[in-house]
Amino acid sequence: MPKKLTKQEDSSKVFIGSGSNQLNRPPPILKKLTIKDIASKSGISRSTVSRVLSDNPNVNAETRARVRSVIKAMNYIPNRLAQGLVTGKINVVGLIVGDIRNPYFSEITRAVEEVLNASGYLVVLCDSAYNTEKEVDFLNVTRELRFASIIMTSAMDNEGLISNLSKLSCPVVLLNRYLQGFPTDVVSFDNQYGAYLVAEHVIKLGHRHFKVLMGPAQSSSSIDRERGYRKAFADHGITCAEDAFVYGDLRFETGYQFGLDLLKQKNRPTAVLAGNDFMAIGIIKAYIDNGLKVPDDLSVTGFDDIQMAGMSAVPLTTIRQPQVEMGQQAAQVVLDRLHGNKSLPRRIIFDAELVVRESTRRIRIPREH
Amino acid sequence: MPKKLTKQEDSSKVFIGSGSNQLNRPPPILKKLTIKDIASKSGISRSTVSRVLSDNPNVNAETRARVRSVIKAMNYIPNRLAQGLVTGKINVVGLIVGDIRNPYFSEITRAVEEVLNASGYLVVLCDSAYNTEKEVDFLNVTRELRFASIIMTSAMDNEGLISNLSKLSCPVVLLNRYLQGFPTDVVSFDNQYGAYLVAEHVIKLGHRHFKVLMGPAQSSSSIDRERGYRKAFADHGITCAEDAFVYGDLRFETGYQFGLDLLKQKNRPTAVLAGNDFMAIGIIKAYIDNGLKVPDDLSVTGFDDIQMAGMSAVPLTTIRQPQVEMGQQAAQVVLDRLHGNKSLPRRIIFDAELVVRESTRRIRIPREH
DNA sequence: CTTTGTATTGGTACCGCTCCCATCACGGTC
DNA sequence: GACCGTGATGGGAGCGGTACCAATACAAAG
Repeated sequence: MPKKLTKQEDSSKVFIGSGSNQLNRPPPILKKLTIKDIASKSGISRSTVSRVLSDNPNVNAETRARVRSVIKAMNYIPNRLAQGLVTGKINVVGLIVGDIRNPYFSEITRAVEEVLNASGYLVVLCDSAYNTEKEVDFLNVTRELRFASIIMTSAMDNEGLISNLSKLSCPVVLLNRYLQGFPTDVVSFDNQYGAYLVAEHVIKLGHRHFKVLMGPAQSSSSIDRERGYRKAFADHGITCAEDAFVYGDLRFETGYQFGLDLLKQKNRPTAVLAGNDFMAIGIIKAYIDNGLKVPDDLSVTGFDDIQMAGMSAVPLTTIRQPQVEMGQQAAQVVLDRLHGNKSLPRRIIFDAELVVRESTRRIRIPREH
Repeated sequence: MPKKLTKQEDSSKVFIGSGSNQLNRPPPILKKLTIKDIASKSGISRSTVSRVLSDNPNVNAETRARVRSVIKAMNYIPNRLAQGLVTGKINVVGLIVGDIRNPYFSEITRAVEEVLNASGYLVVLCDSAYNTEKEVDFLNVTRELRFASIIMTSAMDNEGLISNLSKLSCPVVLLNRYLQGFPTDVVSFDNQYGAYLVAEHVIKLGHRHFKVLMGPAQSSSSIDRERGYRKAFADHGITCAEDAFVYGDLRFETGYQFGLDLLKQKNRPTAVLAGNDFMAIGIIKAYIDNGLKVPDDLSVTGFDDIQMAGMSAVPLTTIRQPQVEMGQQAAQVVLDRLHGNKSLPRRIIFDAELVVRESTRRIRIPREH
């Protein structure tokens, strides 16, 4: 029985052979090195060591070299908590995203981290699960730990949130979101125009019977998108049923469930505009699993253009949102503020772009005319 | 022109109307509240306030209530940097992943965060980009900031890494990875058996001409998987060319490029075993983009069973790895250590499971016999 | 009534670092 | 030779908490 033989057999050996059944590895001998130790070993005062640490120019080149070598030799690591305590700031930036499992956010996260790390900042991620309460909790942590700045994406507009944000004494950058009554830097995306574009595309393909599966109703981007959809409908003389707009939570499963629900209806829409690619893929999956075809039986559009959009079962027609650039830009704005720029709040808006793939098609049996 | 009209028009209005062209919002008035302020406002000593803060039971219930209300009323937030300085620890856990854009990792990240947050710990993510140097940098930050613990996934085995890990004085948990010569808690997965399973599956479908697109050669999971593949080949009397094993970096693009390269060859393999689902999807995409079919022209297998695996153009045959459970488990081990458990290093291994979907099929023209 | 224990609170060293304010040697200036 | 600017360094006071040790009060015990 190869299976039995293989299972866990060799890998265990490898591991055990590597010393795992020793006692717990001993705590590192070099107990607690402080700046004082470095000072005495270098025969110099703490002040000067501190200057070396912070690259203060008022240090003799020779002294600096000597201190540096001692630091290296003793493997000294300065305590950033102590540093932060006295300076009142710490080189850490918080990043709040709605759901890290959504590629839209993980792409942004990667971009933000790259830019900020390169400038010596650490990024602390908060996955809010689209939950304002978790966001507020995180803002408190942010205060406790004296973070240098915060980048917020997603999630809802909310009174409590704003009052909590106001208590912050660090720069805040909003990413693809704005908050009524809280003026601050915003890096955003033309959600309204994007929604307009995608709706217009589907309208031009002859569709008249829509459903719109939105994101959370309170979020600023949802509001803008809804405005764009409605404007497109209005501009083309289409009146859509009031129950056409449905609000979801942007997760794949939600789209899937929505697709299943559609299948139970008698009078199905011919097109669904989804609030993000994740939900769009879920809808498509529900149709396919039940033997129907996209776009033949249903045209579906997404929003964001995540990488997966082009690779899924039916490549998605969607609105491209430049995730990497937006993340980089947000990080750049943070750095700018941290470097002391005190100008008025800025607003940087990225353009929407329609990407037509294979999840939409001209309607077969026009319902009207 | 509806387009021109729509673009940026309304959304700007909304924003500007919300007060964005005010001056920068003023810094919060409540300057710097310290424990001292709370003490004097409550007519009590700092010591007692500190006790209230840390839920020390030796405080009169009445006093506690009074202090609490003052804290709330003044909106006081304790300074965790100061706290951390004196206690030498801070409630923060580091998490190193190879690439946050890979759903495999983002799923784990979410799980780890949920468990750890629930116990009051903050998680700091490090996206190493599969780069040992970045990992080492992060370990240093970890020391500077006195993190309570570290969870490491992915990346390479490496001398420098181990020596850096040894300098850490906090618990370290390895997730789906082990390090020769560094005994510590490991939450892992039976990579070898998984590889064996998937190879056997393809062999049983009649394939004899393989390519294996592995992950990074030095990583422990790659090593185990290679062992599993080779054992399956050996058990079935198959000798495969030495150049059958190729090492990649687990990214989608790498799979795509690999697929393109295959297409240029005259003597193509009939099956490719990919080191993760991401690369497998890339390979499939390359074939489809060039008018070929999967699994008709090539059987492809993945590894991990990320959510996307079932939704991509060709649903993937792959090895299921319980990402959420593994993340939760790792977090649990961390908590356990942090709560003072000093037992010998533990090893928790999750079982591999083959998931057969549509990216593999019986070979059409058996090459041998 | 003194002793002893217990519950509660206060006082005071630090934790490890930065910042401000000397101090000091040195060469140039008048 | 006294004065002074400058570069380099040292010393000490915190930053905002915690932790240890006393101190206090009051009740129970002897």
